Amino acid sequence: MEDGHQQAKPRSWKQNPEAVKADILAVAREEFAEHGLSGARIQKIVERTKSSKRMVFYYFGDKEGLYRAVLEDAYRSVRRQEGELDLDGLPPEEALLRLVEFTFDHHRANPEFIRLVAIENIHRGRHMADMSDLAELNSVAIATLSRICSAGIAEGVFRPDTSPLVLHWQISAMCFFNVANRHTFSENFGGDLFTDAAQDDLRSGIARSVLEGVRLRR
Amino acid sequence: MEDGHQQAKPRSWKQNPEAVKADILAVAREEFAEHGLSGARIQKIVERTKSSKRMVFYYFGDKEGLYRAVLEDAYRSVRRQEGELDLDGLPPEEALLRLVEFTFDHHRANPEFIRLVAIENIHRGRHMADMSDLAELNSVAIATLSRICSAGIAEGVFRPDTSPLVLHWQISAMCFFNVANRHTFSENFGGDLFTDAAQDDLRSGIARSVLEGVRLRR
DNA sequence: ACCAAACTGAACCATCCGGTTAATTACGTC
DNA sequence: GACGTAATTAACCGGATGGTTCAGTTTGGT
Repeated sequence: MEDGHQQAKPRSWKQNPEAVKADILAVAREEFAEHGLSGARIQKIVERTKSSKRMVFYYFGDKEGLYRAVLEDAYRSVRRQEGELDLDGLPPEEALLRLVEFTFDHHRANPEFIRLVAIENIHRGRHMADMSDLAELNSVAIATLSRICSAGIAEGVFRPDTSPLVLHWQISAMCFFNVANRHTFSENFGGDLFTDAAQDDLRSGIARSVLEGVRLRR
Repeated sequence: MEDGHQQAKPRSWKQNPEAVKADILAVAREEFAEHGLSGARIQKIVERTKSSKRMVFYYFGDKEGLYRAVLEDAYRSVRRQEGELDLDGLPPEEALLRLVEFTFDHHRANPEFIRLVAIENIHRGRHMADMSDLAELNSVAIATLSRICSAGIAEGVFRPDTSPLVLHWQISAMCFFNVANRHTFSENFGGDLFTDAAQDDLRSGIARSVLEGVRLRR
């Protein structure tokens, strides 16, 4: 016990900035999704990381920088998933049905992302201002719907004033609410709507409402 | 500068527990709605109050107690507003239309409440567990819709499997989303949908979708 | 061999925050 | 008007938190 000398801990490592950043980002995403911007603790994040607190500030500047990176990353990866959906060639009604089903399932499968978006809305979208390249990713979603609408209108099955943006809004609204508000809704009205069976019904219900809302009746 | 003696500051005041509580609650509601549970600062709340920090803990125990009181109070006052809507005697389709319009306008007019609910969902509804008497207030909302549904089904204008709870879910979803997610939605797709004119269209669109979703076609 | 960039680890700090202590004032009641 | 309790105030505290700095070591490319 005489030696205060710190032994030559090898502490060897590989240089891999991207992996370190990705590691931090992944853990931070969970923490922010769980506790929000102010509720998240940087300490808690680094504890679950192979990295250190020092590196967080080294790469992301400050807490908000990390949060912004998390948000941007989440948006990007989610939009990439969405982009993989291919509805071309389907009849418009069928395409719309599929889109609703996909969105519904997708949101259900990604509650973490939903929470991040909800949190960002609490912050009034303040941190999304400079995420420039999201615009193109978003336009893809609308473009798909635009094609569906045009086809539907041309075929005379959709109302001529059908708006892709409004359609997207309606679909998003219900699919988002289903995940984001399930807790208060359950607390208020019971959990009956959140069993697997009921969720299937809910999904068809959304599809029907959205579809019947734009259907042209002769 | 020789005297450390504190002069006899009169510091006179009136005893008025209810007013003090109400004062704190009102300010706290704004602060929590703005910054969330963890983001809210008790100090900031007290600064805008005629009261002191000590009183917050005196009356509400701790920060979470205050938050819970705020949430409960907000729910109660909002449900009271909703309860004033009277739709009895209207034909079912008309009643449903009115309910959608009312809910849409109501949510738009109460963004602070919407934010509180969104925040509580981030906390997974943890703080609503013991708000016992909300159940009855909620059941009122469903009861109204139940009557509308029964009438609609009886008259043969609604599908026989129409569920009041699902209807409420759909209406809530879109009206809630419209306020809660307007920031990220605007950031992603522009603010076109949030002008007064577009909001009117959106509102009719919701009404149409909801209505056509339950309408029985012969 | 050399150098910039990546990385480590621990100490440090100012600030802030929720919560508490202790004393003072108001007020109903007997 | 004395007394006890509830209401209210000012000052204070321990701990945690975001963020910084020091003092390096290791890696990998040239």
